[in-house]
Amino acid sequence: MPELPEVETMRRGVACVAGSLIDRVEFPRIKARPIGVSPSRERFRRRAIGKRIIDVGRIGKRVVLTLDDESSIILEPRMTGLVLLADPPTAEHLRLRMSLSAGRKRRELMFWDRRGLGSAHLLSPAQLVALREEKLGPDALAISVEQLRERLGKSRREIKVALLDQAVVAGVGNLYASELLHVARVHPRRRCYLLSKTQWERIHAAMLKVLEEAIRYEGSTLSDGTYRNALNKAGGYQNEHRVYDKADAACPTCQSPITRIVQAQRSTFFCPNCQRKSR
DNA sequence: CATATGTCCTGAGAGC
DNA sequence: TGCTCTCAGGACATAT
Repeated sequence: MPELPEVETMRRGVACVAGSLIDRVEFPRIKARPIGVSPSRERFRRRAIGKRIIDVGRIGKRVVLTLDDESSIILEPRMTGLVLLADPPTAEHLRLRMSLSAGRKRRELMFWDRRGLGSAHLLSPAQLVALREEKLGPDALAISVEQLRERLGKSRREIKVALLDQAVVAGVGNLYASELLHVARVHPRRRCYLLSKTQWERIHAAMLKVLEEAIRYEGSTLSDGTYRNALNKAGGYQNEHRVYDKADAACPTCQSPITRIVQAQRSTFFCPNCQRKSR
């Protein structure tokens, strides 16, 4: 579930490793399926060891460690991945461990993933550019309302589904798409090309508001408890959700019951009163 | 080309 | 109690 706010919280939690040297890289042997990694483990290790991390960034839902030879390590949590400095929740799902040093200070930066859908990639500068330009749209915190409209204004897709497309805008996932459309008062099934300029402005403003709010609360830890920040602390935004996973609960704005629908095999939650198609 | 659907994965929870 | 089944949704592959 980690979306932009959770990944940004992870990034902030490990930002302190900037300046550290990578002394060791291990892919612990576990029973579960091995982590998706590129290049091969041995090459990854060889190309990472001895390098210095000069920056800890984020693109969309991925954490980016920039190394001093301009290559970068991309950590992609997908559903259950965590980027940790603290002890991982279980030993059996620890997929990657990097031993770092900064002077005498030693630290372990770990990638833990219960379901194993996440991955780690060491990319050349050209590969990073390709990822940015070919697979991902502008970051959800940086995209302008004009860019958003340019990219989706003529699309026939439903707005909720379109917002999940990382090539359109990077960082929005299933949870925050429902949340932001509620704030924007836009029906999730509304086709993009039918949205008015005002509605695009509301969507854009709501996206920023909801994502920034969620970052302030350090993301959402759902009932399965999986998501934690780098120090193994749960987020707080789950208590602020307006509609997500709240079918039949009262809308915080108008008290009407919240509805659950399915779009592209994913749950969407919305208020049929506040988010009428006609407005 | 744009859009839709299927797939991977594990553990929680439902239902019998 | 203990089994089987369904579901959760990141991103990508394949289909339409």
